[in-house]
Amino acid sequence: MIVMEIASKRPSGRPRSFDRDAALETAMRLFWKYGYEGVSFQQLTAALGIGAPSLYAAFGNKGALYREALDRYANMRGASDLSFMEAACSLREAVRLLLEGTARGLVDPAGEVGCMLNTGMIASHPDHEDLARDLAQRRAQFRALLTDTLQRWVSREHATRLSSYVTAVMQGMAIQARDGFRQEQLQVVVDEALKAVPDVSAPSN
Amino acid sequence: MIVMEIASKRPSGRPRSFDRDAALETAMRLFWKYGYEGVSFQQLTAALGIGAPSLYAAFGNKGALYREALDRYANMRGASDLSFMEAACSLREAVRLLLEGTARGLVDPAGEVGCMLNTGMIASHPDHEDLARDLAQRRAQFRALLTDTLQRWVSREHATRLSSYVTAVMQGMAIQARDGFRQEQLQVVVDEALKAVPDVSAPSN
DNA sequence: GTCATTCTTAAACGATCATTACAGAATGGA
DNA sequence: TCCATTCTGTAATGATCGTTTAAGAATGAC
Repeated sequence: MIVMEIASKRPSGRPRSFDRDAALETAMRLFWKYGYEGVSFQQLTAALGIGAPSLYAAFGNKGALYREALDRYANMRGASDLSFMEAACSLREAVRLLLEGTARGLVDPAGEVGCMLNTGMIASHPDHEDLARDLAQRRAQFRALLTDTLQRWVSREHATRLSSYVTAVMQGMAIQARDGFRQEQLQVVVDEALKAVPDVSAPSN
Repeated sequence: MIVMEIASKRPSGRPRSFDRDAALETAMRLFWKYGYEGVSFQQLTAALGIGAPSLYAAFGNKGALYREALDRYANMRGASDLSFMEAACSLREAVRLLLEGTARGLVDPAGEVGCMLNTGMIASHPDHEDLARDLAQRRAQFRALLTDTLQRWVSREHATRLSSYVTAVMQGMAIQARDGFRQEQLQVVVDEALKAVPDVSAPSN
């Protein structure tokens, strides 16, 4: 019984010929680089070397594939885990960890330049309004998570103000990365931005 | 002779049936709201109530129309004139003028929400790479103008760092406006961001 | 009035969009 | 071995993309 659940039962049909996870990775990078409206389904199937029905069978449709690509991106970036910030000995150092990690990720040669979450679907066709709302919601969710995290150092009200500010800086850096900023230039932005963050120490607990 | 040049000679053919300037305004607002890839030529001609050949005759093609819309937008926003900042009695007040004006413009009900320049063509189809480069160049140009302006208060090096930072904040606010931030929430970002700007006074000249 | 010019409308262009029918191939279970 | 199931390749779907062709209508110049 237990073993069967782990094996997750092969459903007895022709096995798929491609690696679903690798396909999702490829799709993620294409959407990341060119945006949702900048990648066609034909480009995706061509890049993956498979037929359209195979991709539809595996992911549903273009929008669902994009959402899965977003999930994968957010997971890769650790967008829903800011626990690393708690290691910092002050508020400013915590924000520094966040912003410097952001700057590093935005130009990491292992991936595409920029941020799929922060600059995705800012202005798009009304037919894709649901996706645009999804993106906006994910950005709001990250901001809420940052607010919670910052409450280790400051009040809820102050944390709310700070998270709005810090996410704005992150989003601006994401655009600048797309505009060709190198990491040193992004680091300049980080250094200036940190001057606005009070250097309060962590509580003793 | 002088009068003739002012009258700019009607070229003796069937006069165009629509107001070119009003058409450009409409196109600007559509591109502003939905992005370049989010607006089709058919939507444009439908919104203007004219045929495709008329729009092509007046503007060339979709890309050229977008560029003219960009020019119009930049001109409306006063993107190439930061002389109003010189009225400020300190660096921080100058940046405050800029950022508060930005926040106001981003949610001005007289126009669409957000900023066509700061969030335009961040990730797009490779076929539109030339337009994307144009946008990136315009953003760089604005940053250079801001650098020049800030040199009234600080050194060239400091002004360069500050302009990178301030433009990042502006771009982040543009995204947040699209995400539904109201002006008070954008003002929070402005207030926090200004804490990073030293409050040096203007020189005596 | 005639002509050249420039716009108009209507219709079409080939290409590509996201998506799907359809028939065949590959699997597990009987 | 036969079947149900699930994926595959091929090819098509109708719609829409940006752009243009072609014929007619409205102007100024003569």
